[in-house]
Amino acid sequence: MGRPPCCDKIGVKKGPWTPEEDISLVSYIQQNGPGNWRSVPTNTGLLRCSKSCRLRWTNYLRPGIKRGNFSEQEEKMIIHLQALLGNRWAAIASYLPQRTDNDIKNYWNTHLKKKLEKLNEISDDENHHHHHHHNHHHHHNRRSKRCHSSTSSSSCDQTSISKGQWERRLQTDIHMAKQALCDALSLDNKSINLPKSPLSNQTSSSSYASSAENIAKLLPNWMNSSKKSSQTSSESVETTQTTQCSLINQQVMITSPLSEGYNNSIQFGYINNNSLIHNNIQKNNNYSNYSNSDVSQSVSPERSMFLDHESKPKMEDQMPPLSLLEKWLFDEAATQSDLMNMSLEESDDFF
DNA sequence: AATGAGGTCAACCGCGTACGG
DNA sequence: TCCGTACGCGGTTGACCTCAT
Repeated sequence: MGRPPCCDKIGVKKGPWTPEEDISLVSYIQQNGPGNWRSVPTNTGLLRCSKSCRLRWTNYLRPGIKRGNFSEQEEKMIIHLQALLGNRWAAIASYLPQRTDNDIKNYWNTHLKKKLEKLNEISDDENHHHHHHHNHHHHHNRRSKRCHSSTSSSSCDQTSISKGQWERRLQTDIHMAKQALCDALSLDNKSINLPKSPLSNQTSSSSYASSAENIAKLLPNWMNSSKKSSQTSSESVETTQTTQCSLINQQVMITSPLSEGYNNSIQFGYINNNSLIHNNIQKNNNYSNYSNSDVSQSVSPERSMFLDHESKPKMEDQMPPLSLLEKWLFDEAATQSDLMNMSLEESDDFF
């Protein structure tokens, strides 16, 4: 039979989170850092399962999350990465540091997939100008429309591939890593048409409330009703942001040797965006027991690779730094088949 | 104004994997 | 090495919203 439920169904709340629950979770994580989710419901009194707490934190409450308003560059990145990696949303999200995998997945399913389908239709019409393609868009009900149509050869139906998923991913990652190295060894600025700090163009005036803003809204109320903490709401939020900024700085240090000449790269856009916050935060870091490994649990594995040097490398850790992918990500002429056609043996030699 | 179709997205579910004992 | 379980991921759901009729 199936595995037993992850948590006791009786007395465990489900559904949307209330502001009070958010406050409770945020204040606990402020004091203890993310991770050890099992203990969260017990220690906070939240009537939620640990999984729900983790999800709420990583997808909504975690600082540094940008919501909605995907830029054109982000769109392109998602499309390119999805074509290359398939529906590996966590891996894709690691190249869009302010986006959650859930957000990217939703955006893909609701916007990009349709967009690409339309584009494909157009190209189909061009290719088969006089051919009758009928019933291509049959009347499917709402559910069947979801997920099952793929706009790229490598997405969705991974089970149809004879190779194991693990093997396939490994191969893809090796290809990517190799390509990244090739790029790094033959940098050619002229061929790069990089966006100008796309992420830094995103301002806090976005019509979507950022997670930090959400927390900031919540915490004053919490402070009024609680005497346990002496933190002000803004300090509380800023503290978490400081932690993330330190994260970012480490990423710069590690990736910059390969990023020379890419000063307008995305990673710097990301950093610039956050340095605005960083400038305002130099005080009251109450995450004294908030170790790097704790931090790394709040970010995806790909992101945490920049922090946790002692951890055992995971498969996705073989991904090249973002800056190395930019070249082909933003080069419309780049052919992904070039990447995919490289043999595994070559890759083995390379490493 | 009512209603239903379609869109959006936060949250859940189930599975695979990692990890500790 | 094996086993139990916590974690993380991707697929899916359903509540809520907008818009057309």
